[in-house]
Amino acid sequence: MHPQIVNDKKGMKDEKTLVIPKATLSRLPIYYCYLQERLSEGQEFVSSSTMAESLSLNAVQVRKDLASVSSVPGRPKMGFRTELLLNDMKTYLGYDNYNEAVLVGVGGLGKTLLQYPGFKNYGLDVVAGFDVDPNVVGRMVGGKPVYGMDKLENLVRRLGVQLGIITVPGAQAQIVADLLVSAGIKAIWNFAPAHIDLPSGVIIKNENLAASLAVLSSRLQEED
Amino acid sequence: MHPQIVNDKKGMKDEKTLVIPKATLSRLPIYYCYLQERLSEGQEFVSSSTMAESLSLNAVQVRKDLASVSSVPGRPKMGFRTELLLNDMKTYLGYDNYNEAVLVGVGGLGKTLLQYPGFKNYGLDVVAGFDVDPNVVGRMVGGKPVYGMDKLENLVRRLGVQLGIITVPGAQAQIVADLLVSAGIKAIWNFAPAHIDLPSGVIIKNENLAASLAVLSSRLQEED
DNA sequence: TAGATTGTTAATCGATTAACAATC
DNA sequence: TAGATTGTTAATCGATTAACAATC
Repeated sequence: MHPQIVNDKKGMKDEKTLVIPKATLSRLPIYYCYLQERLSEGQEFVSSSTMAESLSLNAVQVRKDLASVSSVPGRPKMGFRTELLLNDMKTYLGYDNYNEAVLVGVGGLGKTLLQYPGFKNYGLDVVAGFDVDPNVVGRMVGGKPVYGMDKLENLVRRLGVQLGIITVPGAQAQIVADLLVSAGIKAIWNFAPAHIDLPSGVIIKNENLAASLAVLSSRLQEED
Repeated sequence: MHPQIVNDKKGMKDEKTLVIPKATLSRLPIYYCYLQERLSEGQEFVSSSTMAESLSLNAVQVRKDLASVSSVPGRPKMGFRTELLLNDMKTYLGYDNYNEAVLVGVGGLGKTLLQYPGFKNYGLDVVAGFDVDPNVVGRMVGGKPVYGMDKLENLVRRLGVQLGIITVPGAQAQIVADLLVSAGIKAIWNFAPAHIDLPSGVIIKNENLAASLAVLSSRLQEED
């Protein structure tokens, strides 16, 4: 056995893109939003310390987060160029290359998400909704067409859509997920209150209001 | 200085309630949902191992989580009594003592949340909505009255409502939060894409779709 | 009894925070 | 230069996972 040449510098790069911790990644949108506001106020530079202060975050945490995404080091005494930083974040957040998605379940929440104009700022383009209810099938919601379930496989495959959003009742979530996967979907954003089993290779992100609420109300009880 | 009598057993109790890790707490609703299904199928006992398997979770993690909420230890070879476990979780999740809430911002998402019937299963009772739009003020949404903002302070104070749900555009979030706090709200569930500054003592939970999406789509990019 | 399942103790991992040296 | 702000290294903390003994 040859001694292997090991490449284990920390923050190790994989070609070009260094790996960003999940926790950092989930804070980036918060920074992004903050920076946009500063930019629109005409602030050319932003320091990690004032940003931490305004967002009620730990200063070291913010500095580390910024260091891991910024292509240009921050300047002592100045901070970071607002615009440049925004651009760097855009890349890591994937806000510049569009992801197409389909949404299944055009009920209350589904309708809201279809109508939500903000997704395009996040690089997400929901191209169509699907449902079984004849009252919504064939209509437009938020400018997006709503089709019957029979159209799903074909459309997803033809457009090569990668992301599926599930907003159906819990009982139907698994069936819908299977359908999406067999149509070639690579990732699922699940708003249904149900566990979904998926073949390895398909990514899932569960959105769980009940869980958030649980943490919140438990903290509320502790106060007494 | 006297040597102090130290009470630092792990999982240390604070009177009666042992402290449950946040991570555990956020998984409880998932277990709860799973257990409800098992109970409705008539399964008297549930083992942590089969549960872990079905939910694609680590078995030790589930065992630990259950151990920290169950009032009765699980029986080797049998598992836990489904019904008993559900009851124990109910307590920790606060699903049995109702929390009243008001919701501010009866737009798309606000309407959806007002109409959502599931909250009552989570011990949450949204008693009213508030908005500035004369088209919704005075109407009922999901069986809940919608009032103008001028009614907010009085109603919150009179009913002693503890929780405020914010579903207004980002730009108004801080103003609304201040209003809620000055009316006596103790906790805020924020769906607006904005950072909110609060006096210490008031709890906040930010619901951040953009953050979830960021994590998801970054994992999706990695695949290539 | 043997085996499944439990609870617990120890090892690992990732994220946060503290301390500090570098620099514009 | 002095001071604010940076980046980095080390310490701490919490959560996950692995190993194992206890028990129905």
